[in-house]
Amino acid sequence: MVRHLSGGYMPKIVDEQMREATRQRILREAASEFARLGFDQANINVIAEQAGIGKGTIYLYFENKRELFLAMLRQIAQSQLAVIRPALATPGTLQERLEKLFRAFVTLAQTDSDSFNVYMSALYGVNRAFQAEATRLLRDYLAVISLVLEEESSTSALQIENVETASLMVLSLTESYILSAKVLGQSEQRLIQQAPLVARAILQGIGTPQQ
Amino acid sequence: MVRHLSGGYMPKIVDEQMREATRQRILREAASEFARLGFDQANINVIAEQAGIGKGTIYLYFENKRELFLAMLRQIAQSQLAVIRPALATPGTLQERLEKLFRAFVTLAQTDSDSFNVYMSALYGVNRAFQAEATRLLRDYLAVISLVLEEESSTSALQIENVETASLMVLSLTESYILSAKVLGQSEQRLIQQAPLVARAILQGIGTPQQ
Amino acid sequence: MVRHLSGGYMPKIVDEQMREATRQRILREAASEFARLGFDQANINVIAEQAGIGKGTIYLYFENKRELFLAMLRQIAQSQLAVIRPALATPGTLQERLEKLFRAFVTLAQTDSDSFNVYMSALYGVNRAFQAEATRLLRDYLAVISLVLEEESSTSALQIENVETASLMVLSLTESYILSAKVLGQSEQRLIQQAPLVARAILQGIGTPQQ
Amino acid sequence: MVRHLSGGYMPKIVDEQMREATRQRILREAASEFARLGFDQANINVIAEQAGIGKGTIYLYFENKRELFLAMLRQIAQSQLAVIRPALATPGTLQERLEKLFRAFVTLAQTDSDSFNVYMSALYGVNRAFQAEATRLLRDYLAVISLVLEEESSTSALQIENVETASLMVLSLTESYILSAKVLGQSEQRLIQQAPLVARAILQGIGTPQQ
DNA sequence: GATGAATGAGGCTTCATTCAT
DNA sequence: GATGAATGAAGCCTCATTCAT
Repeated sequence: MVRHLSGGYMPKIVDEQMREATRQRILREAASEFARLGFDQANINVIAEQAGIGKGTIYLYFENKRELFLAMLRQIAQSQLAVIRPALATPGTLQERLEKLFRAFVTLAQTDSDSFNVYMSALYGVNRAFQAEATRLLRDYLAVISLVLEEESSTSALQIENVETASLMVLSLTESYILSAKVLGQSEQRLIQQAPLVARAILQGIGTPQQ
Repeated sequence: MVRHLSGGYMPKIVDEQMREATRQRILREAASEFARLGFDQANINVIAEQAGIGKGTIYLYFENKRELFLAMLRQIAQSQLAVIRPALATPGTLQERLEKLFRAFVTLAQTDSDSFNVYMSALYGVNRAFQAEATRLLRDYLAVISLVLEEESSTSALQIENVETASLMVLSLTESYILSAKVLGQSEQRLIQQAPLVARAILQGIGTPQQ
Repeated sequence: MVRHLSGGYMPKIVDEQMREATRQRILREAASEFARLGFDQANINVIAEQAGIGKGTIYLYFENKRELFLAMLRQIAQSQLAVIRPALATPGTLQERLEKLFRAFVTLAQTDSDSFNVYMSALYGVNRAFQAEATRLLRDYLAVISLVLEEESSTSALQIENVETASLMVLSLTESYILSAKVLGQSEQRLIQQAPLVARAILQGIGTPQQ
Repeated sequence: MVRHLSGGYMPKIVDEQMREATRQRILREAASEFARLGFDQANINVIAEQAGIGKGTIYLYFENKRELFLAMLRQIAQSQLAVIRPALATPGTLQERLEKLFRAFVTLAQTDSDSFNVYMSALYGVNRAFQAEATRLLRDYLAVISLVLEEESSTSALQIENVETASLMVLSLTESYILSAKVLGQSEQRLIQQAPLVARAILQGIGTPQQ
């Protein structure tokens, strides 16, 4: 038996890394299952198997199925925001930034399709059990967009009457357009090409009436 | 199935009416339950009770829970289309018609909130078991809108590059805007007031760049 | 298909009888299982099987395992009281009546051994979840005995200082003596023979000190 | 197992003491948990925590939950006997000794309430898994009492027909009276006051009829 | 020896569905 | 046709036990 000089404390960091890795694996598989079947049909057992751990182990990482779902939801929001923020923070005209936002979402919907679906489902699905949390996350998204619009509104000629409403329009059109297109089976490539079109629609939509 | 027009047993027509009435009652209560709890959490037993019939009776009208859900979905689509079509068919400018469409959806979301929620959930929810059917219904909606846009495109000055894309934009912005507003707790009144704004956004978005 | 003249109401009585019979069968098998293994180790599944019904059927009769246990407990108390009351109501000296009480308990412990064990266990076991209910039942027993002692105390020469204490002594000695004897494997016959001895012990114990 | 009396590694005796101390700590906490929740609901993990050791460590001291329970039971019996023996060995009349026995049990039930409850539960509870061991312990108690009664029977005027029966009566009345009183919420003080009454009841009960 | 993360058997309960009446 | 009692598959979760460190 090997004894490390630093006693029982040394493996702490390794353990912590292991633990975090397992946690991430669970969250990833959970997203996959929840995206495939929805909260109720998703099977904890299957998630555990997919994650390569025992059934009971999940409960060492998450209190119960519901908490696992919420944790997954928060993580999705976090990682999506991590993509959205830089997209909007890019220098350039608002049109360009909205295009970039749109493309960022398209990419998210493509590369992390499970997450995208789960998030949309939590937000627009009927399972009220998660609507409170989903709404909270929605507000986070809106806050990021609002920030850009306010900045734009104060520095450029664009007049935005109601930033909150405008932000909601930006987000809802962007997301729902992508979602609908996905449902209809449109390719990512085609979606990307529509970025300028959609961005312009949004831009013109949120501005003050010209006449 | 043979129908004796002058059968001496019982007036078939009354039976048929009764049967249809019961079917409708089941569908209505199903929408209420499914909207409240989602497909999985909804309870067949409760639906039967609400509809004032026995638990087993539902199975005389629908093969199983899934088929009941799908039938309900189709009926919702049908009754929503019955509201959308006239809204779009109204004479007037496209802007006016889109405003009307938007208001029609707001009203639907308000007066038949259950149906609206269930439909949105089926469309954007993750339960892939119903996505095929939801997609089919989505195409029906788009077809109605496309018809108007094509007609407009040929008779007015408005140039629409891609009717399918434009239709999708019309529908997705309209619906998702309402849905997001609902999630954020905005009142119906406020939504109605935003009709011109949203309609203009859509209109400008789908048209060819003016300059 | 047979149609009864009195419509759907006729089978009511038969159904009610059937239902009650099933309920009793469940309670009997529950007593057997609970007596054999205790509340926690007892298996609802096994009880259902023993009762010749499906696993889920138990839940049509009892809300959950705990309620089944409590219902069983109450029924045991009821049927034990039905034996105890006449034993104590018998005319004769108090000594004779206490002997009869003792013999009645011996018989109960013999013929309905499961019930006797379960009741004792609920009363003296550590499972606090049922102690409140068990205590309530204990009070019922004591009330029956107290009645006799009070009557005796007023009509005979026997002076009983504290009826409640005396009743508790009557019950606890009777029951615990039988229980201990059972644990030690003594025969019913031998126990019955000890009736006069135990009765006398009780009688002399509860009377006022002679000197 | 070889013990090096002069081993240079570590003072074995200290180790042995540590080990025994830990064992005792586990047994004490086990009694607390088992008394609080019963065998099945008691949680090994909680016992370990309370004892200030790791979950797995318990298994270095006891083979499994069942063996831990039995070891605890034996220890309780041992320490109770250590109280009972001197109470009965006290010089004085049998009445006085029985009073002392009663008071000793009352004190046990008060100061070591957990142990008392667990022991009673094992004895009178339904979990047959432990009845064999509980019975063995019961016999130990009876042996101690029998010894006194036999001695008394041969040296004094008291005639005891059947020592075994009498012993059982002594023990069962003493214990069950206390237990019932506890269930009914009577105070320790009141119980102590009843010592002479109970002792006399026992004494008169086990002796041959005087007249 | 001590630890606690990991395991998976086991059990209560729900509820869609069946079917005798 | 209508009913609802009965069914049993299915799934979340707990917790005693193991074992690598």
